Amino acid sequence: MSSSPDLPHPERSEISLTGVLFALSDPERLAIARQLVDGPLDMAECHLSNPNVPKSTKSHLMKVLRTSGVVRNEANGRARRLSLRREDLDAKFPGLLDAVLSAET
Amino acid sequence: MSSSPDLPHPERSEISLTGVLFALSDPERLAIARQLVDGPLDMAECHLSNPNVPKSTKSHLMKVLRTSGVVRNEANGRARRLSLRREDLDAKFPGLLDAVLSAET
DNA sequence: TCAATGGTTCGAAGATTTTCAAACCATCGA
DNA sequence: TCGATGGTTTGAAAATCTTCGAACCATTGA
Repeated sequence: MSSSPDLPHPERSEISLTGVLFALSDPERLAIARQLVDGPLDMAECHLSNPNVPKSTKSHLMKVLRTSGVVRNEANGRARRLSLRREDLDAKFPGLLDAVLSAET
Repeated sequence: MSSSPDLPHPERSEISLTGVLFALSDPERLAIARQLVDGPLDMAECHLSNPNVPKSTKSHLMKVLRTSGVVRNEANGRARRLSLRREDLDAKFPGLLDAVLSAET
């Protein structure tokens, strides 16, 4: 049965604008968020620009995205399914996610 | 004549998305940006939530906003005129500024 | 049942940010 | 010309973030 640890996620009401902006202000984290626009991905399918970074670092990047409310991280077998919290973010900060993710870097 | 030191500003082409997001990811800096939506303000008219912070700290907050390209800081007599770089930001990152500044905190 | 897989967590070291006092600088008014 | 005003810069200390190895944990396949 399931599952790997259930990680804490902020409620929608707990998501702060500055927290979201901070999470997305790192190029690597922004790139991760962008990989999720077309739907959820298992963590292993989420690639960093530097493929050599250790898994603990990658996990930490995910933690910042999760605890800020940008990404949901759910157990999926022994993998982790990552998804953008688009509904929550669109509801709280209309237009923000679209603007950030569609902006040219 | 003029004027107080001419501070460096990034060209529009040098403004990075992550830099802008970072600058706005601090509550105090975000609050400053929001005070500029209705037009330029002299620095003395820009109030921090904590009115006791020393001027050097305030100056540093302004520097982060300036060097990231969010705000323009021009000499104005012995004051400093602050303005949002709305044209540049709207051109580079359509919808971003509106989304950030109109979001509820 | 055991080993490999795909992750998280912990702790420490390093890097970056933040904060502040002090020194400095140019402008304005008297 | 001089003092007050409105700011910037510098340097150092404190706080926060990032990175990474090591230990850990649950799931899957053999």
